[in-house]
Amino acid sequence: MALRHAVLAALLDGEYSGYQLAKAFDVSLSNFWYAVPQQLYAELAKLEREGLIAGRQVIQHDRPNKRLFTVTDAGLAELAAFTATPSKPSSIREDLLVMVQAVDRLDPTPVIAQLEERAVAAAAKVEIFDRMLRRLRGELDEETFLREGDRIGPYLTCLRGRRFEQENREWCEQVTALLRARAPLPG
Amino acid sequence: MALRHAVLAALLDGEYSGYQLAKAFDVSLSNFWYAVPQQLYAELAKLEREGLIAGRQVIQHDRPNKRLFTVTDAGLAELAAFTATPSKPSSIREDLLVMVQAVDRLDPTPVIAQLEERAVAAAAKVEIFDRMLRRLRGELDEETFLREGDRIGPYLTCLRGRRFEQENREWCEQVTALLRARAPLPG
DNA sequence: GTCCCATAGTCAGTGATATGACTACTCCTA
DNA sequence: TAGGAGTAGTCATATCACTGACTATGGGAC
Repeated sequence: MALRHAVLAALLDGEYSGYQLAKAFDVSLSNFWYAVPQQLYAELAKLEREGLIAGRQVIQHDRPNKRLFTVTDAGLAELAAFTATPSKPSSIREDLLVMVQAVDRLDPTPVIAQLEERAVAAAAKVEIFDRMLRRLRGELDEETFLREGDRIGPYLTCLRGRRFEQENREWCEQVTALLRARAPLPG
Repeated sequence: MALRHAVLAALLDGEYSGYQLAKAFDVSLSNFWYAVPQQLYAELAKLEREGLIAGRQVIQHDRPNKRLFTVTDAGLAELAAFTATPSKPSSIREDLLVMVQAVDRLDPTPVIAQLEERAVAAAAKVEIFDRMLRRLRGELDEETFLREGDRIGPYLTCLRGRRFEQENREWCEQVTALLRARAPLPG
């Protein structure tokens, strides 16, 4: 009961095909959930069988036909029930953290390399989030948008994603500097 | 190939039984990995079969006997190989974020309640991390410890966990205040 | 003309992760 | 003297998440 609600939440933004949804999970939702297309198609099929979403065929001539899905009333009810069930906090679950945990007993060189790569990747994600935030709030400034906008959910999760990546970056940079200072690399 | 390295990293701190490891995964490592005891026992058995850890029986009279495990040289090599394989970034994967993503189309009341609970839980975890950090660095101040301490890995991952929970708390509080202001609760 | 990319989706299989129900012994408290 | 909590560990099963290989078509680059 996990991916299912993420899919329902994503479909609140409008009609999506499985393919489009996969893209959405690659960008906008990727900050708190990721899934490969195969998972999404499977989940969409299941949700449709249970009547939580409804699909309609769209005939296309220049490219393959597709099926667009929307959330039904039953789907909305399912989401409402979901918000009522207590959610347990999850942990970060990062391989990179496991590596840092063990770094004292290993050669730090490859760990440092990974931390540097990750810092760059995190900085890039921060920029992506910034662009997405600007797009979501349109011409309004953040404060006004959050007070008066009519679809702030994605904006708020985006803000969380941005904070997370920013912290990630700072931490990676701090740890890199530290490990460098402790074990000066030859050369 | 995921839990396995977390277990190896945890065993670097010294000998542990499955039971003790389960406790460690409940507190110190829980900031970046969580596993229930059954998973740990299964993983330990597998690691022992592969020669990455070695177990020894400890006879106890006042309580059940136990098996303590240590990382072997092969285990260290496995960890070293692990640090050399590129780690892909993971996402947050929080049910609570899914709820916030969907909040525009639902009754915000239960979501607000969950955000408040989570803010409190996050604050509590920050304090736990602070205590753990103090314990890890002993009498040294942070800067000195990080420069000269001989086991900084756990300290660094702990710092990351602390930052994460602090961000979590601030975000939850911000979103709570916002949703409250937008939809004044009756009563 | 061929190759690659984007769109759109399916199938089979595996390993990772989680759930629930157990055993067994000791110490401490009510 | 029963019950609960803590220590120590096992078994079976379900579900999740992910990997890799596939089909099919149209459009553009070389």
